[in-house]
Amino acid sequence: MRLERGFYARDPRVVAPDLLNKVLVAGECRGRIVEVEAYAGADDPGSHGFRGMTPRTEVMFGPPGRLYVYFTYGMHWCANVVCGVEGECAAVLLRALTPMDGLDAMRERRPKAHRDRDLCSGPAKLTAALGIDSAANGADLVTAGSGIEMLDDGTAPPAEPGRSVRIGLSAGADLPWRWYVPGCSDLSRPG
DNA sequence: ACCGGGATGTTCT
DNA sequence: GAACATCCCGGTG
Repeated sequence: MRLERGFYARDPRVVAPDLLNKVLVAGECRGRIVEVEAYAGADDPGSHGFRGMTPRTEVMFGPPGRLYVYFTYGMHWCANVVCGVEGECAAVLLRALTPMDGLDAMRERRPKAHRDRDLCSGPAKLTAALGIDSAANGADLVTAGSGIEMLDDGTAPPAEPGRSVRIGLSAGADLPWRWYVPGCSDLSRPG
């Protein structure tokens, strides 16, 4: 079943581990979430919203359950799920998926991925594989009008998720706000 | 396996 | 003008 608004309306550091093993759907493609990071606005120098709202980060401050998609390094898109309550800046970055359905479409969009485990094993890889870009910024996962949604297929999050510092940051690099499915072979780096 | 560098352009100082 | 929540390729061991 599709996740409801209330699922997202919590602290991103609570939502993040709870998102592990949920299913992201975008069009014909599906993937199981195996790696995430939390970004908590005012408390978090690593967050895009740390210095207040800008045109880019407006969606992060809005209602929970929407997608915040941003462009980085001149060529990549990354997707977050907005959390907390409206007016707060909080989100969870989706960092890796295990491909489930639509693998042919993913392989077409990621011709450089040699193995299926490389299709979605990174934040910009998974957006490319699923065809997520600026058109999906602000998409509501709860009403799913854009064709993007989040499902609970009955698979519980890991009882003891792996945890580490976040990847690729300079500010806020010491905060242990990355969670992953231990032992999973589809992570952005070995757990 | 590990490491170094290039691609590419938006955002904010 | 610098930084950037990245990825890929080619070098070396």
